[in-house]
Amino acid sequence: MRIYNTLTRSVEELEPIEPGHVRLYTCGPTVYDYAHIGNFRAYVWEDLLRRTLKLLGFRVTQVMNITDIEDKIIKKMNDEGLTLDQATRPYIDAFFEDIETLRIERAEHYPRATDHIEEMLEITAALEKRGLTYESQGSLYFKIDAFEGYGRLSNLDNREVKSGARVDSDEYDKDDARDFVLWKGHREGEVSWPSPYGEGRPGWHLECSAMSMKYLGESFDLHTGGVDNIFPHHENEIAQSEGATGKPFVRYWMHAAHLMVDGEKMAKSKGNFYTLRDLLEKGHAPRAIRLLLLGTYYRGPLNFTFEGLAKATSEVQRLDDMVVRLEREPAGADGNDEDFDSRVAARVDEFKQALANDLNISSALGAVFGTVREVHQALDKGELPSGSRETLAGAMDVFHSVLDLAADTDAGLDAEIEALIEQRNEARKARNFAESDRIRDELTARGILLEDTPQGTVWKRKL
RNA sequence: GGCGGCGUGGCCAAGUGGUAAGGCAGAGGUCUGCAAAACCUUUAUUCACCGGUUCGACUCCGGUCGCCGCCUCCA
Repeated sequence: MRIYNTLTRSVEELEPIEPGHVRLYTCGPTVYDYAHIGNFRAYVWEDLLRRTLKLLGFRVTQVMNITDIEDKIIKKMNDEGLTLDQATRPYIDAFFEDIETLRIERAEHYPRATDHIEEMLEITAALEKRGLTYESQGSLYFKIDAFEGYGRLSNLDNREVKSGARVDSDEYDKDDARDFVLWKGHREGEVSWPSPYGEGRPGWHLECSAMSMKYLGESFDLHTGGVDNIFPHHENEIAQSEGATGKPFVRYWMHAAHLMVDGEKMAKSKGNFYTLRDLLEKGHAPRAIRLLLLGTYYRGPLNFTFEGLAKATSEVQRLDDMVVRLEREPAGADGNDEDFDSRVAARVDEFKQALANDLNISSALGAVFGTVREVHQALDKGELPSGSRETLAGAMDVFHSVLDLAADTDAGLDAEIEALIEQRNEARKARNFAESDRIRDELTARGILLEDTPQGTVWKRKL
């Protein structure tokens, strides 16, 4: 498995600390609102990463944090008079519903920041002991000058950061504008926890250090997030973690580029802001949304358009149609078409190789659609013997172990719709095509598409 | 200004020293009562631009232009 490591700015072979076992930390949601499709681009990509690692034989232990204490949450509590739990629970629940909708595989751990205040304070204590902090007006800060190597991830050494040039937007007192807050002193009307520095709450970066190290160890393999997290979030995590333990924190960092909408940054003010729920309400299929978010190389921007979503819908439909065709054209012969089998085997290999090369999903999808074509060609020429169908089923299992785009098994048609199809076939037999077309149109309007094949009329649900 | 990423057909998008995958959309054909699906044919002498290295570059090097992101709490 080769991956692009932000830390070294090059593609490297992934070599976990414990051979064969990847410990993965993925930055998760801040639960003050519904996650938007840009967030899901990152989560779907992380799902691709996780599933690819497993396909390639790695065991994966993944942690995704839930940030349930943060400025925007506090604002929501105060604006709407809610408790912390009332403010965050609906969005935590929505998040889990949404990842299920998108078929994002569950991580092993979803720790919440507010459940790990103790672990965070252990880190600040360690940092204090090493002289990397200072207190000011009830808040604790990380002293960047005292930590050697700050800025490695984001190339900050080469930046022109002018100390003190920027007014501190948080209105907390810092010695140096670049220093960041570990623990925020209590302010009127804010939730707080006791600490050696007085009542207060954790700074944003601290939770990820505390929770990643608790579940994955002081040194672990892989940490991911959106590119916007490189600085300051991940840079500060490194400083806090390594400052506290004296050990290397994370070996590989991966970052996904942003999603854009119609070529522009998605923003509520531009009216191009979508949550997953918005798209579902417009009638778009979850699998199509998943494929759209999955289908672009993660290091490049993903331009979300409804045209692109329509394309993804067609592609999912093409995958479904192949399955339907195989069902209605049963194998008439035993044995194998060895030529077919070897071509499919080559596609599976191509699929794995592509993903192993820094998650080259476009190339991997090329292998999948190439397989679909092989199948149709084989069926057109004659039949596909049962042994080769098993070969194909195995290949599709490999593809879907990562893509997870197979149709749910359908419970079957309502009796009423079944009756309509029967009526239509009666009309067709009587060559009453006006009537048969009317019934077909009616079913189309209800989302049922019909196809008349040599094996009879088959139907499918419109995606 | 600094840092990072990206620029390939109508659109999305692989490839990467040896002559451009795949998908979507379009056109024509086969099949069909008509459709749909599927298959076949067809759409880049060309990979932002300009130089250089090379027998040969989209691919390496240098430069230019353009787009996007980050530069203190946005995935």
